[in-house]
Amino acid sequence: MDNDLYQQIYLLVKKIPQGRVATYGQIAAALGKPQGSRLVGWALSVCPNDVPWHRVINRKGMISITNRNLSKQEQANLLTQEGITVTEKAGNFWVDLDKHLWLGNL
DNA sequence: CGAATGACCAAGC
DNA sequence: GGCTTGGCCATTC
Repeated sequence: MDNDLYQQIYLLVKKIPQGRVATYGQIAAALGKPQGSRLVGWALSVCPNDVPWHRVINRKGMISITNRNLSKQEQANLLTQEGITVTEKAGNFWVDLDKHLWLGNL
């Protein structure tokens, strides 16, 4: 696959500084697809290993991953290592967007 | 091409 | 941030 769409998504995700997180909708908007948030999630589902996909979460700061190889626990662990506050609740992991949401792209 | 799918989002209850 | 409904977009069958 050599679509520019992937490249842009990956480049943008790689651009997220450590200790920060971004939302799917935010990235989608940055790509010129304010409504294409689902594509971002799809793109990350096939993202290469050099992409910090764990810094990308949904609008509520909740990790709604359903990946077979990785897991919410894995992502929460990575985020915690970067100094991000992750809270576990009812088997789901949440990130404090007010403190860690990346605004450098706006 | 049409229908189904998915790591979403906003609005309504 | 708890569940449902409708709408988005690209990819896949």
